[in-house]
Amino acid sequence: MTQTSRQDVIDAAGRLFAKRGYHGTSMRKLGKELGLVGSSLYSHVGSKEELLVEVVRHGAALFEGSVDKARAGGGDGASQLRNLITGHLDVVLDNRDAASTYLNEASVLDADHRNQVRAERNRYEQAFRDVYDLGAKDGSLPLSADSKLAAIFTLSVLNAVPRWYRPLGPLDRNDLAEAIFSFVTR
Amino acid sequence: MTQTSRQDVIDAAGRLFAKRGYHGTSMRKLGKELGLVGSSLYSHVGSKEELLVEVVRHGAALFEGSVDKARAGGGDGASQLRNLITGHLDVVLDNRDAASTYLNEASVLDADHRNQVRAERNRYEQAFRDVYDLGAKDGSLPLSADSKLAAIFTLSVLNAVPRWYRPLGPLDRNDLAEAIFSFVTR
DNA sequence: CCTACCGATCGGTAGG
DNA sequence: CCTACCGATCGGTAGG
Repeated sequence: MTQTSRQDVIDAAGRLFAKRGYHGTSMRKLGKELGLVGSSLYSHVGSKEELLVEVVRHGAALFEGSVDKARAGGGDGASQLRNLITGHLDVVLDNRDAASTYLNEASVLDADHRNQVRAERNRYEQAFRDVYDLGAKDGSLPLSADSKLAAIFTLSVLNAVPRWYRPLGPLDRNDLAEAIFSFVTR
Repeated sequence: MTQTSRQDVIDAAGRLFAKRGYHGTSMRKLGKELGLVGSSLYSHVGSKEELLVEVVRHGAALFEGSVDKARAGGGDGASQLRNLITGHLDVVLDNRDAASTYLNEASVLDADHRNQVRAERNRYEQAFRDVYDLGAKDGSLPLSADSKLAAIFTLSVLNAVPRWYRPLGPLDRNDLAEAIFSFVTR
């Protein structure tokens, strides 16, 4: 790499925030990750906090894009749920750092950005809930006692994936999606 | 409180580690939480790291106690799974701070303690897996395609509970246990 | 349990 | 993008 871009800095920040946490990452360590001295980062970014905002924003956008695509695809409740699940797995496995930072480090943000994340998560959860309701109505999914709980439990399973799943090994991404789908609908 | 005990310090550390994370908690803030100056904590504890070790050890012991009790209770697979679930919820809801620190901050530990936690978690997961296998054999649970995945997914749901569940509100602890049991076995 | 302090490290700025 | 630096804060110690 000949030059370092603002995006390079944000990506590296995502890597370290995901691995060590926001408070466990210093600007000097982040600089070292890029072959720079810490203070050089301030020509690309105004503050450490701004980096967290950018990484979290990126994570949020990825999840939002995924849910929009899944809902736009149409189909019955079961197939939309399947799309939500595979879309979520794609986000979480192709963008592990931004996704993990979004999921784990948002609590460090100031109240304003934290509330934005909370709202975004609620919309995301609502999409799962809507799809469970749709599937119950159209008969493609078993009726669950409470679609809100079904949504929370499904997201609990999905969000934990980066904590244990490693793409090598016997279980590939499609197997995993299928296993989750059948676990949450069976 | 007239005097501060070592246990008081560990408890307060659990509270702050759970809320702000290990790296987000300074010894001075921890002192303030107890009405002390930061340096006074060193008459109760050798280092900040030692506090994390103690909190995590406590969390691990609680989960271990819970699983031992559930397995000792006997019964068929379904009833042992029910006991594992209610036991886990009891730990996580009655000891939120130690449980959350155990679940979220163990990555900060040195390699040795981190490996201990990993081993303990594997044993814990294995207990869930064994119970799923037992239930499949004795007919009390539907056979799942893969008991290891069933264990991971169930623990994903359980471990996420402190992130969203608030004991006030319409859903009490028994409702929650029942909802989770039926979600993971239905 | 506090005061007084240590060296190290933190986020960030000035100036080039 | 680096050097040189700022005040603040960090984990921790000595001594009482």
